[in-house]
Parts: sequence; C-alpha cells; structure tokens
Amino acid sequence: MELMVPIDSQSDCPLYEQIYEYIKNDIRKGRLEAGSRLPSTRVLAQNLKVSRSTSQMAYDQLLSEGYIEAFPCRGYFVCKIDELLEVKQKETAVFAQKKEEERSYQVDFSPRGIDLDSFPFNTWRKISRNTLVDDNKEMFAAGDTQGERALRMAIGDYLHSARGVNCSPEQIIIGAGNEYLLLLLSRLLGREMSIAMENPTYKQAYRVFCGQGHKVIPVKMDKYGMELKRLEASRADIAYVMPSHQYPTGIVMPVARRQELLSWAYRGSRRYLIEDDYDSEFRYKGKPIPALQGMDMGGRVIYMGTFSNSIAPAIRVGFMVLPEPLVSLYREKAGFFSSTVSRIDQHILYQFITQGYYERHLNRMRAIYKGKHDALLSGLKELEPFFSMGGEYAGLHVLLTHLKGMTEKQLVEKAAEAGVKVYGMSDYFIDTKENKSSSTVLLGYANLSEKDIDRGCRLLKKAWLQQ
Amino acid sequence: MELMVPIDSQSDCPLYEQIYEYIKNDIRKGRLEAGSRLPSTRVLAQNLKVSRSTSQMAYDQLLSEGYIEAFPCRGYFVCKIDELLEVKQKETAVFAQKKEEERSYQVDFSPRGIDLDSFPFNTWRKISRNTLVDDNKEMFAAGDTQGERALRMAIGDYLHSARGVNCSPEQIIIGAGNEYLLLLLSRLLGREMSIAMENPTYKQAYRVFCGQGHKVIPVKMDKYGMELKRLEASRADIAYVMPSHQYPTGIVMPVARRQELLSWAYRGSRRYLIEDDYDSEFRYKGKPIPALQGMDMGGRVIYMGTFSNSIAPAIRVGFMVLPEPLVSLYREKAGFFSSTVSRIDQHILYQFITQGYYERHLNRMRAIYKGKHDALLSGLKELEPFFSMGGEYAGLHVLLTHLKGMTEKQLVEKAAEAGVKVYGMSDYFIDTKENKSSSTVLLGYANLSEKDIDRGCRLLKKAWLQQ
DNA sequence: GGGTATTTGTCCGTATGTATG
DNA sequence: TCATACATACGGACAAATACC
Repeated sequence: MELMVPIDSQSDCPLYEQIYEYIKNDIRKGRLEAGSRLPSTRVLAQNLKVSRSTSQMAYDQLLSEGYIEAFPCRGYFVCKIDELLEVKQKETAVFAQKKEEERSYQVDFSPRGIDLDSFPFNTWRKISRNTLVDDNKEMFAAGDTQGERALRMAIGDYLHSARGVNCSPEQIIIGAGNEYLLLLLSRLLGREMSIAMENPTYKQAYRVFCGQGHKVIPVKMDKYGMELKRLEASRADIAYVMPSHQYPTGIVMPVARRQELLSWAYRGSRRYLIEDDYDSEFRYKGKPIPALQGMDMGGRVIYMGTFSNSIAPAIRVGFMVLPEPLVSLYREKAGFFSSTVSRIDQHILYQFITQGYYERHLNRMRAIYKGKHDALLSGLKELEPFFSMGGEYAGLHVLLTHLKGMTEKQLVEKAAEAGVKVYGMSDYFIDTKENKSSSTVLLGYANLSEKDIDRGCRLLKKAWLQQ
Repeated sequence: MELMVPIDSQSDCPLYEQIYEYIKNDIRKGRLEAGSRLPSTRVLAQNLKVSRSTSQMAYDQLLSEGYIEAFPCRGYFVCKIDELLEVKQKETAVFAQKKEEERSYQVDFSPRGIDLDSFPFNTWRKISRNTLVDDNKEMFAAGDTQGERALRMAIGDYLHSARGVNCSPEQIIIGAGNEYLLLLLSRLLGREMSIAMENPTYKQAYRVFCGQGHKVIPVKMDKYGMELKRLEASRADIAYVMPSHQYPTGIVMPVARRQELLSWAYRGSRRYLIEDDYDSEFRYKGKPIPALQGMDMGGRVIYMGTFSNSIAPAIRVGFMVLPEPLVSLYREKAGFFSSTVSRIDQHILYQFITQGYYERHLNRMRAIYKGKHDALLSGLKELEPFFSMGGEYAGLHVLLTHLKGMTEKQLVEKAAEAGVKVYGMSDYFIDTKENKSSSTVLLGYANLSEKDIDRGCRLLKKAWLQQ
C-alpha cells in the first residue's frame, strides 16, 4: 500500500499531524480497509520525503487512538472500526436492488449469445502457457500498430480460403472489436459523410457512425437485401452492408445484387462499401457465396470480421481489410494509433489459427449449431400456420413473424409471461417509422442446449397459440 | 483448409473446371503454400454444395498437371512450383530493405523505451495460468463495457492511495490504451471543441484530437507549466495537461499553478481539464504532489492513466476517471461500446494488482530506474558547462539543452555519427514556429543498462565536446 | 524446499527551534 | 543572558519475520 498524503511544509500544522489526519480520515471513510497493511515507517518516509521519525510519530498517534495495530517485524495494520460498517452495508444494498430488477427467465433465446460450453479451454490454455513459457520478452514490448504481421498473414490466408477475400497482410488492420475498427475507419472516410445502412441493421455500427457525426440514411431492403434504387436515391457515399447474412433479418444477398452494389460503388469516385461479414462462419443451406470483397476489382470494399462470435466474445479481436487506396490513407491518418490488442493475445490467436485449431473448432461448432438449429426448427414446426419463418439458412438465430396480427410487443410480452425471453425486431430499426408495425421476433439459440430449446418451444407454443 | 470457391452454376464453364481454375490460380500465386493439404473431395463437395465427383474431377485435373500430389488415406497436397518462389523472394526483399534503412546505433537513448528485463515474467505466467485453470467459462463471455468492476475497484484503490485520486469504480472506464480512451472521451466532450495543449506535448493525443475535428490551441509554458494568462486568452474550453511530469519537458506543476488551473475550469460552465498522469510512478526528487483530480471539488478533471509504462507496453490497458457529470453522459453516448480489453487480460491484471505484485514491481522498478537515472546524470556531468539539464526529477528521460548555439539538428547528427541515438525536442512541438530554434535533445534511459548508459555518455562527450 | 537478502517494528541518540523562567 | 524543557524532525542499530531465488 502506497500512500499519497498531500503535505504542505509551509503549513503551521506539524508534518506528522498532517499525515496522521489523512490516514485517520481514510480509515474512517472506509477507503483503507480493515486488516490492510500500511506502508512501513521507512517506506512512507521515503515516499513522502520526510524523516522516518515523522512517519513514526504519525503512526504512534494512530496506534494510541486505536486506529491501527502494530506487529513487530510485520507492519502496521488497520483496525476494524464499527461506524464504517454501516456505510458499506448501504452500498451493497444498492447493488442488490439493481440485480433484483432483472426478470428471471426459464429460457432466454438471446440472439447475441454464443455457445461457450464448447470452447476449447484446454487448447487455449496450452497455447497461452506456451506463449509465455519461452520468456519471450519481445511479447511485452510495443508491437506493430496494425497488428502482428504473422497474425495478419494467418487471417489473410484464412479469409482467402474460407471467404474468397483477396488481400495482402498490409491491408489488414487488427483491432479490439469491430466497434473500435469502425471508429478508426470513420476517421479515414472523412468527416460528416452520408452512410447508407440497411434497415433494420446492426445497431452498434449505427451508433458509432452517428456519434462520429456522420449522416446515416436507412435504406429499405427487399428479399435480396438493400434495394439499389433506394441506395442511389439516398445520395450516400458509403454503404454499410452485411451480404453474407444480414443482421438481424438473415437475408443472404445473391450474387446479382452484389454485382449491382459493386457497380454502384464504381460509379462514384468517393464511394465505398463496408462489408460486415457477420456470422458468415455458420450457414446451413444453399451455396456459399464468397465475400463481396473477393468480387471487387476496383478497390472499393472494406471487409470487416471478428472472432467474437466464432471463438468467444471476450477475445476482443476484430479485423478489417482495407482496399489499397485506403491503406495509404490509414498510414497517414491513423497509422500512429497503437494496436488495441495485446501482443500476447495476438500471439495466442495466431497459434490457434496456424496450428489448425481454429478450423477444427469451427467445424465442431458448425455441427453443434446445426443440431441446435434443427432442434429449434422442428420445435417451432407447429407454429407454422400462424407464423412465417425467416433467416433460417444461416447464423445463430431465426426470425418469426406473426401472420395474424399480433404485434411484436404482444409476442414478447406473452412469451415473457411464460418465462421465455424473445427479442423484438424493432430494436434493430434505425428509422423510427418502421418499428411500430413490426410483428417479428428474434430467437437466438447459440447459448441454449437442445433440451432447453425444446422446452422453450413448448412454452412458446402454449403462450402464443392458446387463446 | 477450407476453400471458398465462387461457383456460378449459370455459367457455361463446367463446375469442375471453375474449381480447378480457382485452385490452380491459388497455387500459382502462392496463396496456397507448397505442402499444405487440400480439403478432401468429400469435404470440398459438401462445402461447395456440389457432387463429390465434381470435386474429384477438379482434383484429377490438378493432379495430372502436377499442381497437387495424392497420398492415399492422407489427402491431396500442394506441390512446389518454382515460379512462385520468385514472388515470395521479392516480398522478403522489400522487408529486408525496410530494415536496412534503419541506421544501426550502439546506444539508443529512446525516451519511449521501458526496462523489460525486469518484468516479472514468472508471476505473470503463474497468474495467467491460474486464470485459465479453473475452467471459468464466465471469462470468455462478454463482460462489463466499462471494464470488469473488480479491476475498476482495484484501480480506484490504487489511485486513491498512490495518487490521491478520489473516485468510485463507476467513474472509471477501462480501455485498450490511452489513445482509444481519448477517442471515446472526445465523443463525450462534444464536436469541434477548442482544446488547449501544452507546447511541446504528447503528440499522440494531439493527433487524436485533430483527427476528431477539434481545434487544438498550443499554449506556452513557463517553468511551472501552462501559463494561465495564455490559457485564458486561448478561449479554449478544455485543457489537456500533464501536471505530474509534463511530457517531454519534465516540468512538475507546483500546487499553486494547479489551483489556478482548477479555478480557471470553475469559471466556465463547459470547461474541463484532462489530466494525463504520465510517468507519475517515477520521481527522484522533491515532494510528491497528489493528482490534480484529488484537488478538484467541482467535478471538472478527467484523469487518465495507463499501465503501458509501469508494466509493459504490450499490456494494452489504460483507464480514465470521469467526473460525475460526465459519467451519465458516457452512459448515454458511449456506454454501448463493448470493452476493448479482453476479459482474461483484465482478470490477470486484477490479480496482479490485488495480490500486491504491482506495488512490489513498482518499487523494484523505481530502484532500478533510480540507478539508471543516477548513472546518466553522473555520466553527463562533464557536459555541464556547455549544457543545461532539464526534467531530471522525474520520469524516464532527461533533457539536454546546448548553451553555446548548437542546434538540435546538429546535436542529433553529431551523436548519430558517434553511434548514439538521441531525440530532438522539435518532434514534440505542435506549433511549427517554435521548433526551429530548439537546441534541446531528449535522452531516455529506461531501456538501457547502466553500462550502456556510461558508454553512451562517453560517446556523446566525444561527439559534442571535441571540435 | 531451504538459505540468504531484504524488510520490518522497536528502541535509542541527536539536532533544531521555541517558549519559559 | 543563560539554562531548561518541550515539540518536532532526522537517522542508526537490532532481532525477527518475510520475500525471493
């Protein structure tokens, strides 16, 4: 315990008394916990640049008043004071109250959850240990601002083979999560741009753009994704799209529409497409479509990806692939930003990928999610006459739309009464006009066991069908 | 190896040929490394949703043309192709060239370096292992956006006792480095503010502010730090200051000036002080002064700190303490941002602090840096008649100003000729008028052994005194 | 796991400035 | 004017407990 006592040597008050008063207050206000050790007289004296006997006198005073105890050869320790206990209890009461507010659900179909039970802990631990074991001092020094080159190469290789992305490691920028990367990107694109977004869309990205002062224009989608006429009409320079699996609608943009998007981008010199390749790792039906980035021959696509869904949310690593013209702009405008991901973590991830664990993990998760996905679909079969289903070919959630006029709010409320949490689509609209008419809810299944999925479906049937 | 082949079933080109062409190109361009295994015909067929015989035909073609080899029961493997070696060599040549550009120095007095040899690897490794060992699935789920509460409490306790900062954990925001936190902060303060900065100053912060569209106004310092008349005249709303140890000048702002700064802040309703408590951990002379934040009774100081210097740059953890009024603004405007620091890393750091290792480490580093500091000062003693020294009471570097008219450029150049790298002060000025007249250089010593410091000093003496 | 270096409270001698008689 | 007492501040010596390798 180091102590920062503000000492005024000009003051009339003796030094030892200033120290004594400060520590006494800290103890009384609970800032110094009972039982914690104070710095030794020597250390305190050295820190505060006073004589040892000064600190000694301060301690003697505290000792005689019972604030602290002395143990020879061990140190001075703070005593328990009754009055402070009351304050502490008040604080914990506030905390308990906060937790109480949350409703308890039997089954939570959160679309954000991911299956953590299947996380390869042992592998991660092993790699982590090995990374630190060769006392690799390099690991603790400042690294590449763009991210470790080796990791960028590994990501580039993966993106190429799995997603058809074409890029060199120099185009890849690694950062702590997609939100941060969007912040960075928004600095590159210029101030106060017009950005077209699908509606509904990924709200976090919307918030980032708004907060950076950009003008966000919601663009309606048809069943193939963002409508081009509306995009053209929006007069936006930048379009943020999720072609592989639109969030939250689950729409997969077909090749034809992608080509149209690209030619839209080519028609303006300042136009860019931001491709958020959300949830592309998991699809259950239909042919895989390579990333938009791989189809782009004009350097207009910014590709964004993350390991949050495919590995774990706590692994805060995302990446973006900049087209060539933006790379030099990045160097100039944001190249000085230190990497936001710990070098050690980058190394662990690098090993995880290059040793083949990532792919194995993905394959395993695909099988697991497929199982849950099928369980959910069969569980919801009986709802068919009343609901239409959407987005069931990919990702980690499906959409249910009530066909007989029940509103989203009613659906969520009825489900909640039955102990099931489902999520309204309206949260994802960025245009307030739309969200009132919604009668669609999202059901995520990643974080649930097949058993829970079944149970949830049964409860939902009761809640929504019996009237 | 997963392969993403863009397949067009409408095309005249047979499917197997599309696959064959794609893989062939990948091999020729080196995107598929020699020796790497291709997915089996079954897996490929499943991935691409084509028949197995289609993938089989594609592979047969590649096989017959010598691009791949088949090993029964093991798989298909990419052959070595000579032409691609050339491309690879070119790439590595570019890399080598880059490194060549750097002049090789015998001694590098970098002001950014820190001593990594003394990093407690064993402890870090142990904590890291323990964090992962109890298969704590929680650790891999998404955590608190502000940072883990436990860590925030630990940081709050430390800041209070060591720096005199008064705050609750709710005021602390943890993020991946100070630059990121400044980005976040700049969103809270409003668009296009006027920010006063000391001149010279920490260039990274300057760049962040400029990039966010703020107007940065350089304010001159006297020997006590930022001059208040000039600050007042600047009409800025926000002042970014480093009172504990101004970078790079090393000026320690006395209490009187701090009070003046605070009352400046109180005189305007929108005024804020950003206190970057840079290098506050290390000081060698004079009484410690508590952080500005601890003196602030009006909620106008934003305190910023980092573990980059005190632990290791690769540990990308920084924090800021917001005054109460900004906390609610943060919740509203930036609360949705996920934490940029991995939860696991936060837990490791939490253990490191609460188990007392952080303090022990700091004490140890203080002693080590004191030794290096003294070695440098005694090594530079003979330069005294020609140079004045600055900033030698704190931090990890000192300033040398030539008194007989040698310019900074000459000093750097002469030193470089002798194999010693020193750093010109002009890099830190944000006002271009100032930096021409500089005859001051920075000498950092954190990353050097005492032996190297001695050697560097001897070389500098030769370089600068003999003429 | 065992031995050494460091840290610790305690005790003690000293120096300085001020008030008192 | 001088002697004394007291409060404050400084630093060394010692044995035991602890930390570190």
